[in-house]
Amino acid sequence: MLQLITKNFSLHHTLSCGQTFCWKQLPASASWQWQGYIYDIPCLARQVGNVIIFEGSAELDEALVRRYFNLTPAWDQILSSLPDDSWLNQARKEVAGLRCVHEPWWECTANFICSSLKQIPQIEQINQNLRSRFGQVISGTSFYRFPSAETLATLSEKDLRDCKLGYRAKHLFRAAHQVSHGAISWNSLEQMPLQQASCELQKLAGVGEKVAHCILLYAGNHLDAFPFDVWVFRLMHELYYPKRRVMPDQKTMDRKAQKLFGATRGIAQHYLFHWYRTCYMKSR
DNA sequence: TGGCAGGGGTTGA
DNA sequence: TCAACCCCTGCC
Repeated sequence: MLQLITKNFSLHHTLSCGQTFCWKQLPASASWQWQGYIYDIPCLARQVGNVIIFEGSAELDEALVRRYFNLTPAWDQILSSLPDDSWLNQARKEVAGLRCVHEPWWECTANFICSSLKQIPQIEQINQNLRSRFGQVISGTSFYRFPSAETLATLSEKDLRDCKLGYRAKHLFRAAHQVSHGAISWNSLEQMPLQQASCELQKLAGVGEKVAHCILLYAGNHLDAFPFDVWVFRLMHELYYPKRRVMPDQKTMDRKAQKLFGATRGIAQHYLFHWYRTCYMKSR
């Protein structure tokens, strides 16, 4: 059993906001709140006040948990110096404790390739299907690792379709081939400027600009990545261009986001996105 | 119970 | 620029 004292952290907001797809919320009657994986180590988790508690194998130590949930002094510093914007301030108050996680590159890439026109529960189902059908069993447990690109590249497109990927099977299959043949150097992506890293990722099948920015934000520590999906278009239009009847184009909104939120606009997007969907829309 | 619309995007013409 | 791509969910 591993216990951590945290500040400004909500397990619930962080795991339910649609950035990671390998966690399952357990029923209220259960003694644990969440079941999932931290870097392919299966674990159970719950939060009581500012204490988070994990049950997992001996490999699961505090350093891994802090890395996965970005529970570091550097992140505390970033969070306390986000720009002073009234909507962002409201979001930070109402979904307090939300954090970006730090996902493994390949799993994050595969998840977001599967995410197009899919809702969060469906992406979670796909993640689970890929693990249980093609992942290595984790010894001593009934859980499975996320299958590597090399493993997925040995399968057929039909195998992937059977995991409920639909037309995305072709994209994931091709991307797995590309990655297993060294098309992407993951480590160098973190050092590249955002635009260059995004272009690099878009060489993979099924990865467009939106998916590339998600991968860079949730796996690559690019806090300036700003994924534009339909929800971000909606919230930017409604909150920041309330008088415009016609939605501004992406370039205009991207410039606005840069001006408002600067180099940490990815975190601002992360808060606004989750808050807009779970609080703002429901209160109207 | 069944039909229908719509959903967190990318591709290829 | 736009149709096509799968399939699940919610709604009627």
